[in-house]
Amino acid sequence: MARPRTYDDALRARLIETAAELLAAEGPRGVSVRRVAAACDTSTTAIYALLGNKGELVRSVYLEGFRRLGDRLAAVDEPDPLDRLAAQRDAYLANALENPHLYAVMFGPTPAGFEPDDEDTAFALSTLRQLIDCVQACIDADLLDGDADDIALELWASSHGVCMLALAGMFDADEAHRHLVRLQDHLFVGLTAQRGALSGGA
Amino acid sequence: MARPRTYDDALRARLIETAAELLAAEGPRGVSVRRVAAACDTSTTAIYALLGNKGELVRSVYLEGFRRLGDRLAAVDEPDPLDRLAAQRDAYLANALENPHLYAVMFGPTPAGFEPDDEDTAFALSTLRQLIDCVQACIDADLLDGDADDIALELWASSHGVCMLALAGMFDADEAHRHLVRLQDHLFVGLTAQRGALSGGA
DNA sequence: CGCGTTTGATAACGCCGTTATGTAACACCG
DNA sequence: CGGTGTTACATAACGGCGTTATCAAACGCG
Repeated sequence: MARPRTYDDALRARLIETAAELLAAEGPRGVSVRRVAAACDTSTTAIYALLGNKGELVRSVYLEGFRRLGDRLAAVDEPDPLDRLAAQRDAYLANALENPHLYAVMFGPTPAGFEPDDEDTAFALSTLRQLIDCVQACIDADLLDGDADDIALELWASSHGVCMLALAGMFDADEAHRHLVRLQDHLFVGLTAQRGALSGGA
Repeated sequence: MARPRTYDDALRARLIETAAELLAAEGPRGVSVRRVAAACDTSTTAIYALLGNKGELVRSVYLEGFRRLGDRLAAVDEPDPLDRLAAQRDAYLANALENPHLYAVMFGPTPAGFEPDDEDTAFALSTLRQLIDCVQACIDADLLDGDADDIALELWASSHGVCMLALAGMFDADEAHRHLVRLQDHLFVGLTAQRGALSGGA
């Protein structure tokens, strides 16, 4: 029809990547439509043509954050289910501490003008499928009892709680890891208490 | 000296209160220096004279949020330490769910251009003194063993994790409460496992 | 009553997100 | 091969933001 387009999927990917980098480097304040466009040697129009508005740009970064978390969890390759669980726990914490601003977009309530919808939330939850699968493997190996979804959620919530407190400046990486390990150890004991000898239930 | 001042502590309190209300009602986007000033029938200058800048305004809201949480925890009045611990846990969750935007300012990494400094963090941690005291009471009553600070942190992190996931839209209030109770029950079992009969340590 | 000082409202500056407007680049047709 | 229509994109404008310089109004005091 007319002149060849440069607003293509490659530019779209670069825009999201640049936004994620700016977010990681300077925080929410560093991400502006103008800056992202300029860093990609294009104009603000590109963002509106390819993404719609700034909220959609941030949403793309949000989804990218979960994709990275998923990749990181998938990179864990421990044959033993319990070892895998511990490695996933460490990978989760490391990912949060190394990408604090991305983590903020993923879980912090709306750093910019963006609210995840049900579809976004569903995708986010799907990232945790690997954790659920690992828990299920433990159950199958008779190392845990109960509902895999519920147990995975308990593990996730405790990891998430420690990550958020660490990111909020409550303690540093080493302390965070120590606290997280202790917390999940206790939780694990609680989850397996009823299987050993009789213990005072409560 | 000159004309009587209207930029007094009363106006200062109203500005903070108004900012907190706007934040709770409309989220971070609803809080602007202009709007807060207009809602208090004054000009933007008042905020700069009384608070310094917008960041300080948000910081005041942050501190106000911890004050409210502290009041809510202090309102718990159960004589039995274990009952008190459960009531504090419920109060914590209720406070988070009823003040989502305040909770976001308190724990979400920087919703506006504001980063809590060490003093802010210290004040925030001091709010948890009541939780630590309650844990210590349990220890004194021989209901728990271990370090009160560490145990309180585990309880807090797990509460916080569930609250954040609930606020991120992962589940509703009832589900959140169910998950939190189950998580802390398991954690509690883990924390007391070594006291009963011999159980397979982990 | 007028002067000096202090107070606080107005208005300006540079940024933001967003969009209307204008211009440049190509495909097609004569 | 040049004109023309259509599409693609950059520029520039609009309103709102945080922040601050500027200026008018309000009072105590001589």
